Amino acid sequence: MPELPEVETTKTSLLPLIGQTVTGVTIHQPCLRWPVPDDLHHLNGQTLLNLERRAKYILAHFGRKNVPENCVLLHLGMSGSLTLSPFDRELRKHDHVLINFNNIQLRYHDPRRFGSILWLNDDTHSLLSKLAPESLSIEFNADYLWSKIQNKSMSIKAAIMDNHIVVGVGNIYATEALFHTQIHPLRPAKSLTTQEVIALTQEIKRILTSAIALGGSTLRDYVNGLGENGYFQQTLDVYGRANEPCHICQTSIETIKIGQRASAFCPTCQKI
DNA sequence: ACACTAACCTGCAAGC
DNA sequence: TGCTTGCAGGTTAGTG
Repeated sequence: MPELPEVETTKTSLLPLIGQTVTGVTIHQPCLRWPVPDDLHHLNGQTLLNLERRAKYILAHFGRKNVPENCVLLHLGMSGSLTLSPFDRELRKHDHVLINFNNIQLRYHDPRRFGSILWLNDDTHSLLSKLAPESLSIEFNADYLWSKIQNKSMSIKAAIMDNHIVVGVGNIYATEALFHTQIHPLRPAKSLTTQEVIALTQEIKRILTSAIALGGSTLRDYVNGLGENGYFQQTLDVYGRANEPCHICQTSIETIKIGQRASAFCPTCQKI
């Protein structure tokens, strides 16, 4: 599933829906992370006006006659996907929510049901208001990151995955960015030098941009809105490569748990 | 405020 | 073959 590049790729593949009007909504399984609101049926007759991404959320704005009325907040959780499908294509297990447009059906598919579909009456949902700056924004820079971590004893890996510090850096890309900057994932965040903070900030932006350009990473079941795979996983240097040789020095890649999450690193290249 | 844990679920692969 | 175990891309809520 989806980290930021996968969500961005999904959003982009759904852009052709903008301007189309909803002709029906079906909720097969409302039990996602939070219950899918019945309000979703109110989309019937409304037109998709715009699609945005914020962190790993997709915001879909709907309205009538170009007057915004409602916003639907979609999150893909760990195993979710949104795909465009012909009406007559056979439903798969875990196709939980269907939104019909004139000639095509948008299907929300999520085996683990960690994702969510929420109904917003305005843009000030608490889930959005608490989010830190976007990792690809100008606001997220070395000065900013330094100010947020200079007193943090938590590991640098946990810090860059903390949505109060920066959003959009998931486990795969955090793992890769730390390898490329030769920073051990267990280093206390406040122990990083100025140069390391600069390098890490730049690397996070570079790797996310690169992953978006390649259509994201396909691990297990990720596909974009057109059912296509991503290709970034072919460029991963440490994530998922436990016990394989480091691409730089041939040392065996190790894995530890940081905050319940697997963290791969090279014990030679990334000094504690 | 901070740091850590458990929890939400299913599917898959590895090990016995 | 079949059962059990552990692990998976995220994020919130609750604990001390």
